Order: sequence, then C-alpha cells, then structure tokens
Amino acid sequence: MRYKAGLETRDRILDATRRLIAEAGLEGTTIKAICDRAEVLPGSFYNLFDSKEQAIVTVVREAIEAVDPDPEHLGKDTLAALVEAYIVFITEQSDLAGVYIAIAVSGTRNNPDLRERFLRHHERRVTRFAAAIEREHPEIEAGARSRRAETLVSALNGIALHRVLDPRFDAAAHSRALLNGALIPL
Amino acid sequence: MRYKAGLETRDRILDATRRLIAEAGLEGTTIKAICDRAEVLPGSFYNLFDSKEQAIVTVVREAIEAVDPDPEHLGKDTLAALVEAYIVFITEQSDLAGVYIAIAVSGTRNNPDLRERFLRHHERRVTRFAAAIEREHPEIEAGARSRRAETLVSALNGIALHRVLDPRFDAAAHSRALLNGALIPL
DNA sequence: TTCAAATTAGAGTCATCACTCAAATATCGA
DNA sequence: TCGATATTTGAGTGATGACTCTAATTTGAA
Repeated sequence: MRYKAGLETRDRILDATRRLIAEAGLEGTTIKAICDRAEVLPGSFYNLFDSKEQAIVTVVREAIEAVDPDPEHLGKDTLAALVEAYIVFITEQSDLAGVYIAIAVSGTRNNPDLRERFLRHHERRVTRFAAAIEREHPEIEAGARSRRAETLVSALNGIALHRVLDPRFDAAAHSRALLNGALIPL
Repeated sequence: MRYKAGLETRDRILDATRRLIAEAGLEGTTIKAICDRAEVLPGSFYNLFDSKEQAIVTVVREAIEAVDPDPEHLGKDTLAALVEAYIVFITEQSDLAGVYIAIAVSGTRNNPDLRERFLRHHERRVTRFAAAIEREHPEIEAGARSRRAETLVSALNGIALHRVLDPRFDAAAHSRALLNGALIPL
C-alpha cells in the first residue's frame, strides 16, 4: 500500500464495508458483497487486508471514535453539548451509527476483542457524561452522578437503536426530551 | 408431529434455538449448532420444521409476546406496572431478552417480514404506554403523550440492550430511574 | 398384536463462505 | 526509460452453510 491506487482501493473497500454493515448487519457483510460493492476482486482485498475481520475492525474503530468527537474538548463540555454531539452522530453519520449499533449487539457476542473494546468505550463515555453532570450539578454525590450518566448513555443508545430501525424516528427530539428529564412530569 | 416424541424434540430444538440466538446472535445460529445442542440430527430437524427460518421466527414471536405480557390487562395497567413488567422480562427471561434485542438489530435488516412484525409490535407497545400516561396525567395533550411514551419505550430498550451486553448492569434501577424522570434534576 | 404413519438416522447435494496463488499489469523513484 | 515493487486478475481451495433423501426404527390406535 505505497501507491496512490492502493490507498484509493483501500478507501473504497472501507466505504463498502461501512455501508454494508449499516445496511445488512454483520451477517450480510461477506467478502463477495464487499468486493462487489467496492468494485474490487478478492485478490485485491487480500492484498490490502489480512482478513475480513481486519476490515470490519477498522470500520468499527471509526464508529466508536465518531461517537465521542472532539477529545481535546474533554473536561469542558456541557451535558447538552454531549447530547447534541450524539444527535449529530446519529443523524448525520447514520452509516457509522448503524455500524455502532450492529456491533454493540452482534459483534460483542462472539468476539471478545470487540466486546472489551466496546465496554471500555462505554465506560469512558459514562465518565465523560458524569463529569459534565458534576460541573453543572456539583451537589449530586459521585455515586448518583455516575448512575445518572449511565442511565442517560444507555437510554440514548436506545434512541439510536430505534433510529437505525426507523429512519423517520425523530432521534433529536427524543434525545433532548431525555436530557430535559421531561419524560414524565414529576 | 403427532406423537409425544415429536413434540419433545420440537421443544428441545426451540430451546436450543432460543439459547443460541441469545448467546451467539443470529450469525452463530446454524442448523448444525442447533442440532448439536438439541441432540438431534438434521433429518429430525427438517422433519419438524420447514426451514431454519421457521424455527427462528417461532422463537422471535415468543420473545415479542413476552415483552408485553398479560394482554387482557390492557387498558388498566399503570406506567409503573408496565416498566416493572419489562424489568422482569429483561432480568428473568434473559434468553428471550437476548433474542428480542438481537432481532431488533440484526433481524430486521434483511428480513422485511421480521422488520414489519417488530415495528408493529413497537407501535402497540407505545400505544399501551401512552394509554397509561393518559390515565395518570390526563392534562398532557395527546401528541406530547405519545411522544413521551415513545421516548420511554426506546430508552428502556437501550437499558435492555446494555443489560444484554453486560449482565452485571443493574437494569431494574436504571429503568426505574427513567420512569421517575430522575435522570437530571430540573 | 399389527401396521400405517411418525420419527430418526446419517450420508449426500449444491451453494457459498473466507481465503490463496501464480501470472499479468500498473506504478513511480532513480 | 528502466526495473523493482505494488497492485490487479480471476480461477481455485477446503470448510461449512442450509437442506434432501432413503432406509431403519419407533409409536400408538384399532
């Protein structure tokens, strides 16, 4: 992979892989399907990737990173900003969102590597949300703080899940509703 | 399937299928895996089921029905009761919960039949939640009511999703937190 | 007890899976 | 322009997928 052609082919393959996982899930993501969509022959695929797994993991890493953008802003973001960032991810990077959800469910069952990667990511994410809560509501004690963060992150994933199933689902409004605690009047 | 032996074999196959989907997802649910676990040979499987699909759909139907138990109670349940019922489903029927989540994500992508079935189920579920909200908070207008119901149902699915990934996740506490709107102080 | 029908056994079919390989071709630094 | 190396071609490998078929065995109603 030292020539321009190789890099372009690699991009096409990753593109195809990303879209396929989002559309058809891991089950439908076969070498043949990837190659057909990327307009590449299996030989070329294996010239650039060691295995199907490698291409998938590359795309999964992309997705996981896209969930938590702007890492240098870490430690400064507000809860609202974190939720808005997730909304952008869900709605404007829907392929990656599809990958994210597909992996959360199918990928982590048989692949301990992916599973650990995902759980670590989830933990970081909860920590980031908890830190935002702390900044805005220092009166809440640490335990309750991280519990609330975890509830919120999981609930947001539920929103993302449903948005993947039904593109008409208004993920933005539902995410903001969650944030505002406006679910049920107290 | 008229003799006792046939019915028992059928049960063993459905049992194996249910546990396999929960553990390994749709991807890992092969005829061989089902037959090994059920201690049955392929010939017996195909004597009782027309296809692998049929066994899977049977189990999926079970899962979808288990999410909304006690249908005759419909129109009388409280929001809290609905949430508690889902908690029971997630924690005490974790195999079916695993099937439910696996299908929500992977199953609906390539199988329009499953997809439609799932979306119809989701709609019924949202309606049931919205009716409970109406009973307890008649002051909320219809639109807001069903929007809130939809937020809650999706968020609960997020809780279920995470519980499937991590059995230590305290799904009950997080579900109740959602219900109480105690996510973030207003 | 008999026997038609249900069930099971288990080898076999065909398609598709991930992946390989040797030969042909394209690329680009020197 | 040359030539070492990257890239592409495309047929081919063995393993495994869903599913079939025939013969043997078991079942239970009459």
